[in-house]
Amino acid sequence: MTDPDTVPEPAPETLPDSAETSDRFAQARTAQSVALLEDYVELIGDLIAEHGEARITDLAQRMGVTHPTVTKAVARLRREGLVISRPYRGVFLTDSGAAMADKVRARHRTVVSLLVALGVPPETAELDAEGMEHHVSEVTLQAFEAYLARQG
Amino acid sequence: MTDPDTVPEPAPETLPDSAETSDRFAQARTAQSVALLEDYVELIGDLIAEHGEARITDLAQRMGVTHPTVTKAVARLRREGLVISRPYRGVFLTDSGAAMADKVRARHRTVVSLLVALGVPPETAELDAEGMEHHVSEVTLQAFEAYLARQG
DNA sequence: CAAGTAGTGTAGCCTTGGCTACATTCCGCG
DNA sequence: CGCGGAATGTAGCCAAGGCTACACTACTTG
Repeated sequence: MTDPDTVPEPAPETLPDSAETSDRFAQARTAQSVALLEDYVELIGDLIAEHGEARITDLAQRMGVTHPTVTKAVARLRREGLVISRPYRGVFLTDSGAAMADKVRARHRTVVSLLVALGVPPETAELDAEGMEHHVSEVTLQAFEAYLARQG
Repeated sequence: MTDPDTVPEPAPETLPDSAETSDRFAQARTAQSVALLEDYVELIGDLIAEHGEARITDLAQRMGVTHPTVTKAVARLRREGLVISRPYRGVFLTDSGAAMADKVRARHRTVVSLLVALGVPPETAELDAEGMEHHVSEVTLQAFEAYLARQG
């Protein structure tokens, strides 16, 4: 997961169109695998800001999953170096986790703002942004920001 | 997954924000589970248009996965009533599969067009749209189309 | 018609992200 | 201090979506 260059590319002599296509799908797949981590990190940041700590139960409730699911996810976040946690204690962000949280939060706001600026109702914008945001590349994000700036 | 009302909601007196949040994540999760089906259905439609049939190998190549992965996916598509297939024969869309393919293709075009209209380079637009499109609701899609129409 | 190769199918394994059920720890309160 | 309930951890299950390895079918072609 942290090593996307192990993706097998068995047929380099395939049609350029097909190669592009599989790349596109592969990229979408990778983005999806990062999405959950991003959501957790952002949420942990929110909870720490609100309560000084992020508890498993609160994370579970906000994510709409059960607590063992959160425990598993936190284990993965630890492996990725995004959070630190001790048994029966809360979960906290590392520096890189905090950085990711900031980035994700900013991107989320931008996507929502863009949708609203295009006439999407705020609640729908919030809903759709939750899924879309993880697939918005840096380049596209900047285009969004440029549009919003242009718009006023 | 098909039965979201079994989700434990132990604390109905929690902040309204929290309830909304879990709904958002739940919706994003559902959308993600449909995404692959949509991609396959669209691709099958493309291949049938091009070659008169969709072969497992071609699907595998275009999706950037191996053929057993496609076989599994096709089994799921069959279960969902989106395709019909016989062993060692190609894969074909049912009526509902074809309808989904049309819808997905149109949505894909709209999302790409919108990104391009906002100044995203075409290749990036294609890449990002692949992931984003599955999370674009009907309402948001219409907002996109309205913007594009307004734009000319 | 008989090979041989390309295409499919099947088996079995892995990881992720869900879940339930049960065990354990922590903490506040009597 | 001890006890009970809430929070957390752990075990084990499932489905989905990857993979490799191996078996079988079908088609082309000599």
